[in-house]
Amino acid sequence: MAAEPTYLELADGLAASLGNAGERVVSENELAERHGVSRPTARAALQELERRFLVRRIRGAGTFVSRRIDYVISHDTAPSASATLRLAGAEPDVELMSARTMGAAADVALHLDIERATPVVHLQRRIRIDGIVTSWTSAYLLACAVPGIASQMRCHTSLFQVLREQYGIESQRRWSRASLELPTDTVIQTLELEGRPPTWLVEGVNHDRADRRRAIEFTRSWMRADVVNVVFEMGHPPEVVR
Amino acid sequence: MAAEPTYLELADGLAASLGNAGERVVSENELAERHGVSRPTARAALQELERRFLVRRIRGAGTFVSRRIDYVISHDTAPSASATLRLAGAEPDVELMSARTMGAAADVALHLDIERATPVVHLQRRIRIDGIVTSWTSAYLLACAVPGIASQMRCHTSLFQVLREQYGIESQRRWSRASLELPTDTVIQTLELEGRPPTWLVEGVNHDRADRRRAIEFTRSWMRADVVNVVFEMGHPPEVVR
DNA sequence: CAGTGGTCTAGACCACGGG
DNA sequence: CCGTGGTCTAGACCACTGG
Repeated sequence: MAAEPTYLELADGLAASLGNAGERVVSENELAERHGVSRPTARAALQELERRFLVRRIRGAGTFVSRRIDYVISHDTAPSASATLRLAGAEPDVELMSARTMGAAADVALHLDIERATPVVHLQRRIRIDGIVTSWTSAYLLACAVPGIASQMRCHTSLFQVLREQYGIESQRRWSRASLELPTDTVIQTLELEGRPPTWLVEGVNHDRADRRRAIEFTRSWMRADVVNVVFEMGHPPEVVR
Repeated sequence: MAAEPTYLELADGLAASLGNAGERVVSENELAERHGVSRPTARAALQELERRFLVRRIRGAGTFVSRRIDYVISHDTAPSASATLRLAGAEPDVELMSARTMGAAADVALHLDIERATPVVHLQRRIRIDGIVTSWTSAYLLACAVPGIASQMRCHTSLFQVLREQYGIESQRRWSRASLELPTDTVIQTLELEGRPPTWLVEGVNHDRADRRRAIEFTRSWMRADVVNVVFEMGHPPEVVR
């Protein structure tokens, strides 16, 4: 016999009977009572489900089925966070945190292949999904290529769309990198994280489809791993069966 | 005041004073005694470090500082697990689990762009790092391109190397995909996982550099997220400062 | 064998959310 | 206000590792 621990038995049982996203899951007390175990054991089962990204727990409210969103990064998908999230069926809520022009720092200059201190526009945005802060993005754009973009961003949400419609720039991925990292204190504050859970770090450089030699934009995003599953795809996928 | 929970204070304190990989960390009892807290609280602190992939805990032995290996997937890195791991400073220990010829199933046929039931060689391998089963890979190779490879693999460890040295095939990534998924029961058994922790799923199709039209190999790997950090890179990285 | 981490109990108080 | 999950205590037994 496997003789699995009680809390894992409970977790597996619950996992198999989870409802649709957003639905409520039994409380710790109810689970404990129903199965004749102590509250810590029932609690361990629910925490196990949270570690598996299957539920979200909110103090004072309860435990709820969560949906984890596939955030697909590939050559074929547009370099637009809101579009990528919408593609996965989510309703992203974009908040512009700051927009200002500054001289490029060393890392930004390196990625954009420009001299240090070249003017760049720094946009900071946060995206909420179902009220949860899901991503925090710093975008650095070549200032000379996007004059007045700061004011544009104040009345639009999608940077990708503004670039296309206001500046005629068809943004396209030149380079991109994703990994699961330990968040810094700033990230923890901005994403309103508890503890210090491994978090996606996604960086990328984009250029205009019409002028591939010049990099236009460098972005650095942190994304909650419990809300989003980053799926990274490289090269051309096999033909899907039709 | 932040009024952080005791166990997080303890975790942060320990995290800041961790030694080199492999070194021992204080035991639960010692931590509890030293800080005048209960064992469950001390335990929670150590478990928090485990969730951050900073330590590994072994029943009966203790808690040890772990190093997490960057597994870099990019166009520039060779499609070889052992080479990728060695590049990161690890010493992979490859075990050939099975090698047999079979007819291609639907998914394999799709990825290799061949008819179903076309003969393919199925290689199953496991890689251990520091004694821990880190990855489990199923590789499907076009049988006609690699005659007798099963016996070759019994005396060599690197498939990439065998393809190059025995068959003159310079394996190169055509398509690749990585994400963090919930492991199936089979994966849990094979990787000797406890619980059902999110695990890397990496799939890829490779071809010969000399004949890019024909796919040679389809691989599907599961890798422990606590041992390996998959870093996925697409396109050409910016020039490194020299 | 002693010490480790893994599991479990039966309580307690708290901060928070919603009715 | 009550119920929720978050934290914490003080015990207990077990399986396992190592000397």
